Amino acid sequence: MTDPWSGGQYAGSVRVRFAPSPGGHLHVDELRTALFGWAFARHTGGAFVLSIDDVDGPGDGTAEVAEEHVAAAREALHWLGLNWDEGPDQGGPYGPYRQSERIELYHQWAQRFLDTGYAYWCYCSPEELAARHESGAGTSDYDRYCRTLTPDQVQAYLAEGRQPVLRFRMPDGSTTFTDLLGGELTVDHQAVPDFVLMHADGRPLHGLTSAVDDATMRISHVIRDTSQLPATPRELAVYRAMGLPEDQFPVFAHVAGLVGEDGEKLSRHHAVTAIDRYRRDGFVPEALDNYLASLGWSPEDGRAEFTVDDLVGGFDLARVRTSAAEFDPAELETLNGTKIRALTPADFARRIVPFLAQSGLVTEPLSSDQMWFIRDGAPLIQDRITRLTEVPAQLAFLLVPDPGFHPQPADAAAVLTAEAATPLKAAAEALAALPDWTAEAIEQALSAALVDGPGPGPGPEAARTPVQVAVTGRREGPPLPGSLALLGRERTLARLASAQASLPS
RNA sequence: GGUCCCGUCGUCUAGUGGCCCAGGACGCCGCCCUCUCAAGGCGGUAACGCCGGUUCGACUCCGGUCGGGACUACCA
Repeated sequence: MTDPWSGGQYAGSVRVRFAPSPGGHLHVDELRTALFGWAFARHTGGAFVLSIDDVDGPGDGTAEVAEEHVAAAREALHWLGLNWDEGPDQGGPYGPYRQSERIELYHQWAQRFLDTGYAYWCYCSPEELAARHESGAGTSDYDRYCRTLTPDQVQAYLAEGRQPVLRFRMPDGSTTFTDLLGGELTVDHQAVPDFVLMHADGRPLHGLTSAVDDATMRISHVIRDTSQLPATPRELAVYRAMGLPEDQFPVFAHVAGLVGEDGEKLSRHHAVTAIDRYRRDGFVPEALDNYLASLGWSPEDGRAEFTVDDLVGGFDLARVRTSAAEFDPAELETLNGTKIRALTPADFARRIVPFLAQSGLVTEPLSSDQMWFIRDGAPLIQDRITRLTEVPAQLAFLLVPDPGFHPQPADAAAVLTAEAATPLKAAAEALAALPDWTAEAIEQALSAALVDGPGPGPGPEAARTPVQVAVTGRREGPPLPGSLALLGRERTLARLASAQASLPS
């Protein structure tokens, strides 16, 4: 336990920060990165820190946008069970955790960098920059034009009324660092431009804020998407400029992103990205946690199915793969069915209620009849669905008030034909005569009536389907005897009668 | 263009020089079970990108090559 991958050397002092990208809803790939960071923090007994990047985001940095941002992060993280120890809600020793409340801090460091020569003002206009890029020899980096301005030149620019931005003076040389996932890396500073720290109006940029936040929040492990890897040298340079001792630098672990079917990084144009969609679509968080983690990490015993506890218990950065993985909706779907089946019956019954309410089959608070139907009906279907959204269709026959009950037109047309008269009649007679209304008795009565009944004797399957459609309204569904037992004799016979009456002659 | 990263079945992965003519899972195909639809059980399909090198031995190490991706902002 002394290698950095398992976090052993940081035991108890691991601190991982998650800063969701601004813009409202979270994406599955950033949630996966969060999941890894969270698992690492939990595995090592460290802290998981939530911070909000609400400075200068796409939404113009308005207060409402920032609040939406916080709410979206909170909701998604809660749903997946990723709890955090410090954040905008509960605060913590290194707060505040909203960048908009840390402006003062960024300004202090900006000033310090100016004083120590690590930063300088740049008066170039965007147009001038663009023009020089055009004529320049291929390089798109900033040409460091304003590094060596004379006082006279500065005076002249100021007299013109130019508003300067603050740039970081990238030192000469190169940076070598070890990425926990990618291994040792050396980047020549030639390839790292003098990036902008602060807008002319004082708004800090990510190059400043992320380094300052990680350093001042005493983050030990920066676990983030690999797209951030090229930014690492400049962050290390900022730490040095801040005077942070090397042994207090966070270590980096860049996890490869998720890609879509087209092999490209998951982004807004992929249908599968937004996390809130999955809850609405009947996925359980256990499935998302498991599936997302399995994209890159695997437990030592190799199982594809595991719980978050397994994840926390066995998590090790050394077991995280470094190549990008494709997000496969089909596999998530299968896993979701598995996780649903693993739920206790009571838990399952509880979780399907919102979906029944959503479809209008029940309204909360539930009546005692409804509770009874849900509790007893749930086990009938728990094994046969893959998403919670399938529940309403499966249980509708029980929950719909009788006057509103009608078989599905398509199924009725296919099955409730003139030939159905015989089996329907036979079933109704057998069921009416039953002494005990239990699933077993119903099963026996049905078999006897439909196989040995009068008439030319259609096969048991062909005879049973009309009964199924007449009573449950659909050709597919939970086992018939159990369904009828729950429905009750009265309602069953009434539906049989009404189906017989509606048959074409 | 430049800098960097990645490369095992269709997909997710196991594999850290012999245990691998490569194991598991999803998908797909077939069979069994069966009152529908599922679930479950059994079996099958299918991969180390390519070329060299190191070695008695390479999926594992090295070099090259090809392919994919990221970054390259006064966005975060």
